[in-house]
Amino acid sequence: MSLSTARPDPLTVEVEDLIGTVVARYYEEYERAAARHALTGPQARILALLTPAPLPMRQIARALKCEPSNVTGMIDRLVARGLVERRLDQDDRRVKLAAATERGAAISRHLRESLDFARVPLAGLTDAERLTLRDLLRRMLA
Amino acid sequence: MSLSTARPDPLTVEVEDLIGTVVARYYEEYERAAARHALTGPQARILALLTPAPLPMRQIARALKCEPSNVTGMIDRLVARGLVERRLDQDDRRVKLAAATERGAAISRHLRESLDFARVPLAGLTDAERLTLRDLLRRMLA
DNA sequence: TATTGTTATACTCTATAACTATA
DNA sequence: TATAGTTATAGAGTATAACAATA
Repeated sequence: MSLSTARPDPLTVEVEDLIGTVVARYYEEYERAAARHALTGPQARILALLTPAPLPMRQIARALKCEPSNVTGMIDRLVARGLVERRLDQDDRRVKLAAATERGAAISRHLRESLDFARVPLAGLTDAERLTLRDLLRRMLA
Repeated sequence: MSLSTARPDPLTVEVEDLIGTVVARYYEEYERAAARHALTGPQARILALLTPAPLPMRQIARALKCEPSNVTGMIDRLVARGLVERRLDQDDRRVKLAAATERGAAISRHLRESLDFARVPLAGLTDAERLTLRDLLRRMLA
């Protein structure tokens, strides 16, 4: 009997469902937090991506796992709201860099701070428990 | 200093990031699995919702956390593909029930079985570790 | 009157294909 | 010729507002 077709035990199913609930809550909270700043999820993700440093359109597409043609419109909308600006790359004149403006970066930082989903529930765990959780998640993602 | 504005410790930040990675991977895998059956994410979620039992349009909207007006079109597309059918509720003639067809339910079950994201990495943990993970997740979600 | 589902409309995100300007 | 970004287009999901049928 192969592993992938074996009927999972009840404990594994329960953990799977718990992870599904975590995922659903995380997404909801992220969308809600973004909406408080009149941003869509993808817009908030782009802003978070550009806050450390400007990025070529191409790399934004790769990070968002979408086609480069879609990035044009998304950046257009952020530019129209003064949250992002386009810059030319001196080394390769085909490249356009998207850079968060002061206001865009400020909103992005504020948004990140307001994302309490993980922080608040985690505060209910002891240091030792957080350490255990970290190790288990690390092994799951390895 | 209030809890919500306190700078979180490095361990909490790391666990937050790990959870973010879990969420991203889970979503990607779900979309990919749905796409293998030519379904979008919301379509797959509706089909999963209807596989145990038919549901009124209104309840589908609540489960998906979207406006009821959107459910009409999504069900239309599933009906057009023979995966869902509309039924009348005998008790309240305003209500329309969406029911998964035999084929729709079969696809939904097959899709669920192919969702290996959680099952495979979880297989690398011992029973005791899965138990610990379950308890920590339960407390986070409580 | 209130509720269920629908229609109409507009916006955002998505992929595909064709185009431009640079390399 | 290959690559970066864009435009054009079509489909899907989303919210808002107005409507018909039923309660």
